[in-house]
Amino acid sequence: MRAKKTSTADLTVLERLRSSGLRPTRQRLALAKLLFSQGDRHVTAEALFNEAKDNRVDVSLATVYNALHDFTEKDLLREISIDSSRSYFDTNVGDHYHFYFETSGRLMDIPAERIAIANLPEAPGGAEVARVDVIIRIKD
Amino acid sequence: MRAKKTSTADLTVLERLRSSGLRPTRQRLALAKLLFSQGDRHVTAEALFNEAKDNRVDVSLATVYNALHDFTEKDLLREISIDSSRSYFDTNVGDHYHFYFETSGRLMDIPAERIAIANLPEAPGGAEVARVDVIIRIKD
DNA sequence: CAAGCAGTTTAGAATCGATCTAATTTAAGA
DNA sequence: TCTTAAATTAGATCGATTCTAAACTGCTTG
Repeated sequence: MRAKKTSTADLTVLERLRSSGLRPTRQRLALAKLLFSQGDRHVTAEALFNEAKDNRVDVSLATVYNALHDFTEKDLLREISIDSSRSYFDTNVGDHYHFYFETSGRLMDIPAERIAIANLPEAPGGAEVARVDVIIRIKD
Repeated sequence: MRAKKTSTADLTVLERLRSSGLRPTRQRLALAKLLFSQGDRHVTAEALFNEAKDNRVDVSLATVYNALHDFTEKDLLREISIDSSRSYFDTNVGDHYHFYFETSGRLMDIPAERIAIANLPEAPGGAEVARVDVIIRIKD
């Protein structure tokens, strides 16, 4: 294979992987680049797999699942479950909520500041809150 | 088969089905009775199927799925998606939210009054809000 | 109250997203 | 360069759900 110059975008992504303790393999680098070089995104595993194919990134479906889970574990992604057959990975890992458009299946971020949640009951038994998910489902 | 007296509970359930426009078949009546005669419940299809078996209610798994979906469509149940492999049906169809206990997989209702959601942003394009789901995930 | 029929149930096959397996390849340190 | 643990892969498998097409049953009508 021909050597390829490392671009700036590659570097950023490479640093992100390294500082998360993930070995920057060819596949992870390529997938991370697709995920993190176009602003906030919501992708399914299947969609990312197809996007990779379209971009001549040769990865197996298993690797896409592995990478998505590895990234999620390292807080590079956040997983959003919409229904039993639809799971998205969100590149925005900050505090925020979602609109879900039922007919198009599209997801849209709602900044945390736009929703005020008050009186949040304490977890029974004083257990720790892992996360608060808010999904506003839109009939469209 | 021996004729059986129709109990009060059966009657209530029968009325519920009828007024929803669902034909009160033997299977639907039995499942509805299991679902609606013991307070608020959160069940999976599989769990209800097993519960039916334990109670000598002879129904197929397909029928359990059909009934759960029919009931959900008629607003007798509400479906809660926890993750891609876990979906619950909630007999409480009023306005409320949920605690989800990650290790036990248990779901607990939070009355709507216990959470104040302010500044709820309007749906883009003025579309109608179908529902607001709030799931507080507990690390336990 | 018999007949007809649309709606319902059923077993088992099929589907679908996701995960696993075991063999192969690769990144990275010695 | 060598070694090794980590990562990738194709394809098998899994588990939840849906589908299929045949049998059955509540309900209305004649």
